[in-house]
Amino acid sequence: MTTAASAPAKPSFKEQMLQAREEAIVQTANRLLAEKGFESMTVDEVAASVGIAKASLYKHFPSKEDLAAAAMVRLMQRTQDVLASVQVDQKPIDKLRAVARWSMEAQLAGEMPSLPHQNSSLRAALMNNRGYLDRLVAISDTLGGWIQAAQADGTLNPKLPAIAVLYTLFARACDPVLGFLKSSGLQSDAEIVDLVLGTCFDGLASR
Amino acid sequence: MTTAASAPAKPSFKEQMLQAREEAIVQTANRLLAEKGFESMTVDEVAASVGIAKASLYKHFPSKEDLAAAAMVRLMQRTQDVLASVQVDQKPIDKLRAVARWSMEAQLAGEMPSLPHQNSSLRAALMNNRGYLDRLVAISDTLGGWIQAAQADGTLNPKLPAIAVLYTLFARACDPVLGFLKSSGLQSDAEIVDLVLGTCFDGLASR
DNA sequence: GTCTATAAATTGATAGAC
DNA sequence: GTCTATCAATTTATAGAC
Repeated sequence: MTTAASAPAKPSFKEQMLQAREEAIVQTANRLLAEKGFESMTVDEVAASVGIAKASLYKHFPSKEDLAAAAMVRLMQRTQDVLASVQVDQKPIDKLRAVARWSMEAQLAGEMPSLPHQNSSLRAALMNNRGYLDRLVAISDTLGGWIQAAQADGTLNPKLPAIAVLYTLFARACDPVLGFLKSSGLQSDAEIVDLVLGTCFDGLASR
Repeated sequence: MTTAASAPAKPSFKEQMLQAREEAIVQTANRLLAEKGFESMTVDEVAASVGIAKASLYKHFPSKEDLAAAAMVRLMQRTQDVLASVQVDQKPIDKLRAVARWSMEAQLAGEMPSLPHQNSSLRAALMNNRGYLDRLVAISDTLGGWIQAAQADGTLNPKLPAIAVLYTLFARACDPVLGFLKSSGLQSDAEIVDLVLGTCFDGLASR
């Protein structure tokens, strides 16, 4: 704040560099979280993958939990962006399908961290992270509205509690079936997504 | 082998005690694996929960991976027992439903370890464990037969690759949706199982 | 086989120079 | 802010007495 007073509109070159480095760190953390989970991911590994020293990383994030939480917040932001970009004129169930499809594509691309275990230290950190919780609530509200609308127009099973549908969509974003099928090598990524998306909405049984 | 020659039919009292202790260790490991996953489970914790010293545990199992693998083998055995006890006169799809139901009830009871991550040291140990692999193949064969029969009689969607159905059933055994719904406290265990089993076979969309 | 005590390795986090 | 070097705590695994 030593130069112009109207700082927030135009970040300095140094600030841009700082933010770009943080984005690189968080992106790497996100990838490793998706690849091996929070417990198996080491801070040394993140730092080495980014190409900086571990102590430098700790100047940006005070703990491993905070680093992982930043990656999860970034994921929530991206999810909100996806929700905002969904075609408004679609049927509600197709909006839900579109979001589920995106999440599955993201998982196949190695960008979808799996859900933290119930008593993980990461989960505790997330439950104390306002930025994460607010975004999670906002996402749940948007999806909840679509779910209710889809049940009202009869396309989504009205007998299911809306919260069960919501949780199912979250869970399918990290469905291990996608990785299993990919490693079997029998289908293309697009076919895998279609398969899992189909079984999610239409079930295993014949229609 | 110092007493009678026909040893295998009648284990001595000491051998029974030994096997009972090992069963207690493996059962505890199974519970902790389900509760916190392989990485977060510590050998100290298993030993303390069983009520023995850690060094004693290492007399039974040479490593943490071997201990966890023993728990997974035990799970495969229990699964084979369930497969063998399924009513033979049921329709194939109802056999599949029965197995899926059992796995979900086991998960709600805290007895179902989640699948190890792709590059986990546990996964590597399992892939080198003949007892585990053989049972996994046998289970897959049995389920695969039922899947093909259910597709042949038209009750299971014939357009789905059988391997996709098989992987889906494995994945639903550790579906995090069950735990989410349980912690929400809105449904009973039986209702949760019915819900998730229903969405698995019938999908989220209306029929 | 079970125990206490300890080794050996990993890893989250920090000190301090530049 | 970034680095090298190191600390401190955890955790897997083992030594050795009984």
